[in-house]
Amino acid sequence: MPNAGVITTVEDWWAPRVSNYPCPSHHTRKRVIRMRADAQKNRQRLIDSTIELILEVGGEPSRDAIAERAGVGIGTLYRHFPDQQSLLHAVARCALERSISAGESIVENARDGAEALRQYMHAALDSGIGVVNIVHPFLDKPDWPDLLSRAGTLMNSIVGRALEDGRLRSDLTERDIVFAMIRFSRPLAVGLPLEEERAVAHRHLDFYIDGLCIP
Amino acid sequence: MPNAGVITTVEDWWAPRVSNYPCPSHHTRKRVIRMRADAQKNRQRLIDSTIELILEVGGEPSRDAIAERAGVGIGTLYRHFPDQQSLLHAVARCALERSISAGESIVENARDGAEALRQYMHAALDSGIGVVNIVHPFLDKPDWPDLLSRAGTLMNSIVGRALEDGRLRSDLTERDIVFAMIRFSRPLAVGLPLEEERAVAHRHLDFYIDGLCIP
DNA sequence: AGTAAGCGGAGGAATATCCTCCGTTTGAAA
DNA sequence: TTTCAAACGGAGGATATTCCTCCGCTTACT
Repeated sequence: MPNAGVITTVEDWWAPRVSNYPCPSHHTRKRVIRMRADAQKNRQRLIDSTIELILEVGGEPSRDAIAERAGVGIGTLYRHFPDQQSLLHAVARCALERSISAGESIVENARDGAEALRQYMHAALDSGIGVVNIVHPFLDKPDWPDLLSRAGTLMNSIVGRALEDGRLRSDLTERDIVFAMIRFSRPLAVGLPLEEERAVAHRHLDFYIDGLCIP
Repeated sequence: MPNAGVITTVEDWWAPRVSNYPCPSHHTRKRVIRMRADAQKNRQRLIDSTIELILEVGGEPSRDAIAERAGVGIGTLYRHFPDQQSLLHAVARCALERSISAGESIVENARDGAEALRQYMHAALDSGIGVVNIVHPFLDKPDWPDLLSRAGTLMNSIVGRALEDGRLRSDLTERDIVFAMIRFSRPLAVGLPLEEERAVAHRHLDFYIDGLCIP
């Protein structure tokens, strides 16, 4: 979360306020404004809690559950995210942002393609990439030209490079990577403690990636 | 479903009836009795629909949804399964039974351990083994000594034999197999048509199993 | 043809979820 | 320190969902 807490557009700044409170005209051009510290913290907590719950339960959690997990009142949730869409958008962006950023720095540093692929998949798993998929059907017009193009080039470069190296089975597609990350993000619904669940996911993801390599 | 339709115990025979209808005393010893044909068919349909829905949605479906999918009235569901427990038990047993039977015949015929393991995992996936895990937390006292012991010996013989053959990585455990079958049973929540979803699951299961083999 | 087993599904009860409203608390500018 | 708008909490009514009984009708079997 680069630049956390500093809100740089009127839109972002205004979002948390109640919707019937008119945005005064002197805010129509960009300004750097800081939310109140507690508001910042609560906003991020709400996003993080939502991500956690989605990944734990494997579906959309109730608003009440989100607020409780975040340790804030239900009113606070509705102040920051007046409707479902705004919350889902924030949540998806956050997870996407995290995994893309992680991926970009991995691409720079990894020594070969297969290694980059492996590191990226584990990093994306930890970044909560799984929520994007779960949230997606409920998201209208997720137009994030910036993120989506970054994600596209990232996937291209990672998978492409790994295939070029010749270490991966040649029938592999990007779908196999994307779907796998989704699959390994999903809870087992087996009542494992969270830490163990994550450990198993990473272990099995490793097996899976081994299986992607040429025998 | 061996012996489908022939009910051999008073318990099973009596189950579908409304609960406040007293079981007459002349039924207290075992008899071979046949349910009415339509009742048989509906009962099995209800079980199958429940399995399908659980696997599609990844959680417990509502009673209404089950009845609708089965093409019967809600009253019929409650006649056959007066409470949640009886339905869940029947569903879990059915899926477990199917995969164990499939596994047993695979063990007999497969030529080597790794091959048996692979065939079994695919068969269990198709048998709906995934529901057992999802249903399990809601099941009190699932005491099926028969099934559980059969399942135990089956797993032992499959994994044991595969390990003996030396084709699998030596740190592999039964947990890795069981959890994998659960994982590949879960829906991707990506809105794929059902057939495609199943195809992807099998494809990725194959990758995973490749990853279990020694490089 | 007779009859009890079995069926359907309307609809009230119980539950879960949503989301507004308003009195209270608090961060931060002066 | 004071001041006050921003931010907070959470009770509680509105809505949506799910549960499950009840009873008149249908049908498989003898």
